[in-house]
Amino acid sequence: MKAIEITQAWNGTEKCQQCPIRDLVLFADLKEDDFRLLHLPINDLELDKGSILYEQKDEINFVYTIRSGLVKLVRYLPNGSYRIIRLLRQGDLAGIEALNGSAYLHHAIAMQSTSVCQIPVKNIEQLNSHSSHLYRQLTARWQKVQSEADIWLADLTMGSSRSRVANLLIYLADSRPDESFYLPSREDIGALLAITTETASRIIAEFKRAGALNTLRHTAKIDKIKLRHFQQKGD
Amino acid sequence: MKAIEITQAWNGTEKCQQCPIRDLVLFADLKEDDFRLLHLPINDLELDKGSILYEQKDEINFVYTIRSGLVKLVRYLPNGSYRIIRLLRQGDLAGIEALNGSAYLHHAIAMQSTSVCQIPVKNIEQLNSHSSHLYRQLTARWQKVQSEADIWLADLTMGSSRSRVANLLIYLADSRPDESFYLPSREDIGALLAITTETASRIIAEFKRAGALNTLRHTAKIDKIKLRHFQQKGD
DNA sequence: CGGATCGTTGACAGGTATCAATGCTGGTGG
DNA sequence: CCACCAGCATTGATACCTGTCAACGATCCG
Repeated sequence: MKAIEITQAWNGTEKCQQCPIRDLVLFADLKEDDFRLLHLPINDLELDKGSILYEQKDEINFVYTIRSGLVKLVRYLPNGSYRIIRLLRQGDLAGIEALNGSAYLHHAIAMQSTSVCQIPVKNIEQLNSHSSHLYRQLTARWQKVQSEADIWLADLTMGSSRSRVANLLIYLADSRPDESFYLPSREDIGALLAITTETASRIIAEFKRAGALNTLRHTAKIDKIKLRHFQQKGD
Repeated sequence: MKAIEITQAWNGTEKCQQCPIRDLVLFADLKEDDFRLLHLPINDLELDKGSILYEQKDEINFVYTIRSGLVKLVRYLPNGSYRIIRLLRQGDLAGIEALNGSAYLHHAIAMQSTSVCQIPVKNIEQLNSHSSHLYRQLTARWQKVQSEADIWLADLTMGSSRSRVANLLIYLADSRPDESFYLPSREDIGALLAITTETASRIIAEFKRAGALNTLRHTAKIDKIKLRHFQQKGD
C-alpha cells in the first residue's frame, strides 16, 4: 500500500516535471529535492461542463491548478441570489483559501470541458515547511489574483451594461491565439456583470447584428475594432 | 552615519515589539532573532486628510501598515475616470504589490487623518530569505484581501444604488466599538459604488430623513435596524 | 418527434444619469 | 470677528437605461 502511494507520488512528480505548462503553475520553480517531499499523489482530473470541483462548505483537502478550460467561482448570497466572482483559466489556482482558511469561499464549477491537477493540501504544507520556493509562488499568485480582481472591478462593474459586456468579451478573447473563445450562457454573463439575463441577451444580440461578434454554438469570435465602439457609453 | 541608521533601525524594532496593534500587523509573529535582521529604519508617518502615500507610477520602496485612519486605493482608467478599488483600515497593508511586481497598482490616499508604518521593501526581502514567518503572514494577508474583495464585489456592486449605499454604511460602521465612523464625501461614495455623486447625495439625504443615519460634520452613526429596510430593493 | 432549456424580443414601469440651479459649510484674509 | 469665497451637498426636471413580466422562437437531447 505504501509502495503504491509512493509510486503514485512519483508518477505525479514525474508528470509535474514534464508538465507542458510547468512555467505557469504553482510548482514552477521547485527543485528536484523539493519533489521528493511530495508524498501524496497529485491527480489529473478531466471535468465535463457543469462539473463541480468543490462547494463552499466542502471539507478542505485539495488545491487545484487549471491545466485547460474555464472555471467559474460562484458565491451564493443570503437572499438566495448568486454572483460569479471570478473566472479561472489556464495556470490559475482554485481553492488556495484552503491553505490559510477553514473553508472554501466559493463554489467552483467548470463552464466547459476542463482539466485540472488536484494537489493535496498536505503536500503544500510539507513543502512550505522545508522550502520557501513555494511561498514565493504563492504570494506571486495571490498578487496576480488581486490585481486581476482590481481590474475586473474597474472594467466589469462600472459603466453601462453595453460597455461591461464589451469589456467582458474582450477579456474572454484576450490571450487566445486565434481569439476564439467560449461564450458563456446569458445567465452566466448576467451573473458575471450584475445585469439581468434579458439585458445580457439583448446586448449580445445587438453585438451580433452589428457584426462585432460571431458565434458558432458556444464558440465566439469578436471584431475588436467594432466592439471598441461599444466600450464607452454612447459611442 | 551608519551608526545613526542602526540606531534608527533599533528604534524601529523596539517600537514594533511594543506596538499596541502588533497582533494585527505584518510582523505579528516575528521572533526576536528576526528583528535583528531589520537593517533599515521603519518610520512612523502621520498623514493629513488628502495626503498621498504613493502613486501608481511611483518607484517602489515601501510597504505600509495602517495603524489608524482610513486609506482609499484609487485606480484611474484610460478614459480619465476613476474608481475607488478598496478601503484600507487598521492593520491592513498598502502596497504589498511592491514585493512581487514592478509598480504600485493604485494611488493610495488618506481619506482622514491616518497614521502608518513605512516599511522598506528591502527589510521584507531580507526577512523572507531567512525565515518563513513573514511569508506565512503575507499569504494570510493576501487571502484576507482577496476574500474581502470578493464580499465587496458581491455586496457593493450589485443591487440598487440604495442597497449598495446601505451596505457600504454597514461596512463602514462594522467593527467600530461605538459604531461611529467617517462618512466619505458624496463623490467618494460614488467612486466606491460606481454611481454618480448626485445619486449618492440623494440616497444619503433620504437615509438621514428616515432617521437611519445621523451625521455631525463627517462623523456618522447608523441605525442598523432602520437601514436594513433599505438593504434589499423595494423594502 | 416532443419536451425542456436557453435565447430573443416586446411593452412598460421604475431607477439612474445628466444637466442645471440653489443651499450649505469650512477656511481665508481683511 | 466677520464677510466672503470655493468647494461640497442638495434638490429638481428630464431623458435614457435597465429590470420586470410576458410571450415566442431556437436548440439540444432523449
